[in-house]
Amino acid sequence: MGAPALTDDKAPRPPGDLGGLEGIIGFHIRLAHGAVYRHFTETFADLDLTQKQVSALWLVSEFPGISQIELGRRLRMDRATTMTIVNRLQARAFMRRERSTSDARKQALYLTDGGVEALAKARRCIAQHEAWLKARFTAGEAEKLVEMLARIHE
Amino acid sequence: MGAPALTDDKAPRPPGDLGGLEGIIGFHIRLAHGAVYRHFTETFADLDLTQKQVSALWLVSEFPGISQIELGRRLRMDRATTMTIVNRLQARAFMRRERSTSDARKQALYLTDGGVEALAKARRCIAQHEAWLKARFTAGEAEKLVEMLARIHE
DNA sequence: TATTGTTATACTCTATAACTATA
DNA sequence: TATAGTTATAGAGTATAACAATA
Repeated sequence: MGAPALTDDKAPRPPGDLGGLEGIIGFHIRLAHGAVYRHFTETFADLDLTQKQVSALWLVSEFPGISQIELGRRLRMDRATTMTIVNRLQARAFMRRERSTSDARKQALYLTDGGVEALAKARRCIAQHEAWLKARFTAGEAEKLVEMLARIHE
Repeated sequence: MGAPALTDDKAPRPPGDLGGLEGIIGFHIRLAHGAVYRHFTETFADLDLTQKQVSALWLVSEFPGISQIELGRRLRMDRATTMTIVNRLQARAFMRRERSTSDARKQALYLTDGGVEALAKARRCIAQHEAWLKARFTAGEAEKLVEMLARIHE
């Protein structure tokens, strides 16, 4: 009704306005994570693998015989959380557990042939997913971003 | 037994070695998100609020009468996801729904007095949490990080 | 005693699908 | 027809607690 400048008129705040929230680093990390999560899920829809599952496959491939506790340590996962990931991967016959010979408390994890195959396919999807992500940055920026993110989780 | 350089001897790969995974941007975003999530949870243990809940409180405070669909749009949430957040906040009497007068399909969201109080406390926790996060960066770095993360989720 | 794995349980976030009311 | 909200349902990640086996 009156002058458009009145506060009651709900001055047109743009769709991206977040009322101060946009100054919070943690907020941006969460939103960026969400965006990456969604694109990852789309890219891996056919393979039906999650980020965590792919990371676990990758690490067991790189460290054959790794224990659950060590896998969890490198991926920043709780023992119980690691269990659920490994359980799922084992149920799909991508991974198998063997009792460690050097320490009977530990499980030694290995990829099955199916797991090796799944990881090979996953690597191609990761390349695609990373290309989508990296398209926003110069090589120098990408490097700087990784380095700064590492400072947070290390 | 034999020479320590043999591959079978499991050459001592440092605890931080991730076998190539450390070159993937998406991987670092996920780990950084996890670290931030955990610190946030600790910081907000007394208040018993999650990141999403705080963001929702903040936005409803900044945009009184905002609709659920609009709240979800700004926080990149699905309609159903937004419902669960608002439900929880309403159950704790931090937020209330009113039917919009201009469009009866929409709910208008407002903070209750309790919600205003909770947000005030939350802001102090956020400051603490952000200080923990920002301690790793110079002012210029923090700015650059936010800008790069925004490129991902925008 | 400490560590590793296991099971049970619970909560949050996320999403899909189907339905209702309103535009 | 399209939009907004709602409900039901489900899967994934995260975590705590308690227990067994092993070191």
